[in-house]
Order: sequence, then structure tokens, then C-alpha cells
Amino acid sequence: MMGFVSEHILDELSWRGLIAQSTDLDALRRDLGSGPLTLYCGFDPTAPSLHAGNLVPLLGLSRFQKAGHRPIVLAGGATGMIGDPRDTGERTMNSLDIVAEWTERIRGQLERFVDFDSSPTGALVENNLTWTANVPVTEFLRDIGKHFSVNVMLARETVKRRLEGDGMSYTEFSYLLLQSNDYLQLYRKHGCTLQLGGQDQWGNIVGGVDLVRKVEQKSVHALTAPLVTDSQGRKFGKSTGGGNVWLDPAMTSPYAWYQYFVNVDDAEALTYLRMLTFVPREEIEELTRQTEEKPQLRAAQKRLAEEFTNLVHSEKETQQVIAASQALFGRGELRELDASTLDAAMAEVPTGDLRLADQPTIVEILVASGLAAGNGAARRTVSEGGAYVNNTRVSADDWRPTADDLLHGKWLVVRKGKRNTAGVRVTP
RNA sequence: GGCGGGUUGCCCGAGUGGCCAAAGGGAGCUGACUGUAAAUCAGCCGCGCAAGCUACGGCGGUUCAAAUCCGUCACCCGCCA
Repeated sequence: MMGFVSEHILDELSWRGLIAQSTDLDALRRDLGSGPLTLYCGFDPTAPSLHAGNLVPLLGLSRFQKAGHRPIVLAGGATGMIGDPRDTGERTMNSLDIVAEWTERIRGQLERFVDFDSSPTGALVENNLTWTANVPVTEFLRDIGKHFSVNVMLARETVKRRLEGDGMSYTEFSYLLLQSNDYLQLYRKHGCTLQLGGQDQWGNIVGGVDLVRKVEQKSVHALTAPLVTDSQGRKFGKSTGGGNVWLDPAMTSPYAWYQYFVNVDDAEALTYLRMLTFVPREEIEELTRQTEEKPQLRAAQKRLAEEFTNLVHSEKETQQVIAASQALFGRGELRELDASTLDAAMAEVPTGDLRLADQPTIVEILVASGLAAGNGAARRTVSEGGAYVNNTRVSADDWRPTADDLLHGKWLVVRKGKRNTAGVRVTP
């Protein structure tokens, strides 16, 4: 029982910077030590896919499972119909069809991050609609609502802010009761005694802890992870393109996903490695050293991007996007890439189609590749000096490619700025 | 039900008859410097090559001229009942 045997799960979480708030940690440590403990984390369907930020608590579940405990991933089919109050203002409610569809999609993604088997640590999947959909209102208000003090609810930070601002609907105000009830139901159904979540979930989570204590006279645990932000204080997972970085490969391609992480700041790469991957401590410490000594190697970023693409997509996919990245960002001349390498790289980036016979200009090429939103934007890019074809800057907006420009007779590698690459397939 | 306040571009937010495609900030894009980094500096940032078009919650009106005035509808906020 030594050597590479991993340290206690709580110590590991602590080292990785994953503990923001918690109930009594000593009590939790005792319970963790006395056999498999059942824990859960919920995910609301606020979009058709999970995003990178969701991975912190999701991987948290996985860490506990690896440490010998049983995770429950909860899809918020019911809570997603209501909406967790946020600071900015009342949410727009989605239709029931949409919520149901997103719940299913998200549930499918959740299932990939934990292991299902028949052992005591085999994961479970639940949907809170199961115990919420058919509860009579009066029953809910008597059995659950009675345990909540409006005085306490009004004191919550988000509620206070909303009351100072545009106010809040009763619907959102009630969200706390639903999530608290989830914990109670999971405690009763599966003996669940730990809930994980992001820091912003603390209020909702202790709501459940209190409810279980009042109803079942049982003291259960809560653990939150810090909100992951970048050095600008932005919420993690907001891509440079503005939107979220999604797990769904149809929404964020594996190549774009890899590129996002290979581009993060030095400090962030190391933080993300700790918080978002299973890369062991010694290796992260080694990467920290390398980053200090030779930051230009970007070793931490590359490791992070590789690990994270593996985790979310597949090893095969990862190797493909790495190869594509090397081909497109490498020092090598694009003309020297062989046809299969080029084809493979082009398969990873956005592409468009054009016919040489139409004599397309650089403006049309940028639009066809998807790199420019319209002709005006494309012209602007050219005039700003940000347009490249086959790694050569194009500065005239009436430039037209000839057959000689086509790589292996069919490809134009189009680039906008330093790192936005796309392909255009040109047919005669 | 009554009275008052509000609805502006991706977000926040100024703007009360022409000088408004609309201040300012944020986000975003490009360039320089670099390490596919950060910081910094510079340019851009509704659509269109352009004429012009579309836009300040919806519809209708007043006016030579409206985001700005009037009517009406919708939604939001507050106070009162």
C-alpha cells in the first residue's frame, strides 16, 4: 500500500484546487473511509450540449468513482424546465419539447464520463423528472415547501441581486426547492450522501443538505468546486470566437476543441491540467518546470489539449487533430505535404467548395471557406492584411487562384489571421 | 383594476425632432511585437463594391424630417387597490 497508490481523494481534490466550499470535511473523510459512498451531481439542459465548464464537476464524479465510490449523474429534466436563477435576469423558458430533447442529448454525453457496471461503485443515471413530474402541487407544498423559510431564501445572494434589479418570477424563486428535493429523493432512493457542484451551486446544494436533515434527521455532505475562469476572469470555456466550447463534435469540432486548449495562457494551461484532467501530480509539476524554463515549447498547452481531446473525443480523433495541427501550423511548406496528409488535415478543419471555372476571387474564397461572414468582412480581412492562401498573404481583393495554386490539384489552404484555417476544395 | 417608470446594435449603456447607423464601455476581428502566449500599441467592428437598404419592442399616425412627438398593442419593473 505505497508507492504509486494514489493519495486520499480529498487530498487530491485539494491539491488540484477543486474544493471551494464544503460541509464538515472531517465528517466526509470518515464516511468516505467506511466503504463506497454514493454521490451525485446534476446537470440542467440549458443547451443542446454540455460545454467545457461542465467537465469540472463531471470529472469530479469520475474521480470519486476511481477512488471507490458510486456516482449518480443526474439529468435535470425537471429543473431545466424552471431555470436556476442567475444574476443577469430572468431566463427565457424553453418549450417542453426542447427541454426533453436537450435532456436526452445531455444524458448521452454524461454517460460517457463514468463507468457502468454491476459492482457497488457502478454509476447510475437519473432524471429528476422521474420524481417531479407527477407530484401534486399540494403535496409538494406540504411535504417540501413547508421546510423552507422565505426569510432565508430572500437572503441568498442571487435573490438579493435580482430583487435590486429587474426582480424575479416565482418560478425561478422555486428552483431551490426542486434541487433540494432532488437530494432528498436520491438519499432515499440510493442512499446518496454527497452532492458535488460548482461554486455557484452552493446555495442550492446546502438547501438539499438542510432538507435531508430536517426530513430524515441525517447529516449529508456537500462539496463545491471553484468556478474555473481564465486570467481575464471570464468563465471557462468561452472560446475566442465568443461562444462556448461544446462537447458535441457537431457544435465544436475536435480540431477546434484541440486548438482552443492549445492556445490557452501559460498559467491557465497548468491550472486546467490540475482541475480538468487526470494527469498525475508529478507530471504536472514537471510541466510546470518546463513552462518556466522554455515557455515557447508550450509543453503544458500541448499536453492539456491532447489529454482533453482524448477525454472528450477519442484517441484516434486526437491523433488526427494533432497531425492536422502540425501540418497547418508547422514550419514546413504546405506544398511538401503529401496528398494523404493534406487530405487528413483538411478533414479536420471547416471546408467549402468552389469551381476554378468560376474564377473565384480571394473574397469569394474567404466566404466559401466560412472564414468570413460576408463579402464586406472578407474585403476587410484582405485590406487588413489578414488573408492568406497556402501560407502566402494575399493583399489584393481581386486576386484569383490559378491551377498552379491548387495543392495536389484540388486544395487551397485558406487562413484568416494567425490561427483560423480552413480549406477550399476546388473543382475544375 | 389604478398610477408611474421602462423596452436601443452580440452584451451593458448614452441619446428627447434634423449634425444618428446612433456616444461610451465590454466582447469580437485584423496588424505590429512574440511562443498558435500574456501585456502593449494601431486599425476595424449592421448589410451592400456602390447607389442604397435595414435597424432603436410591434403596428399606425403627426412632420419636409422621428430612436426621439402622438395613438395603440405586447412584455417588464415599481407603488397603490
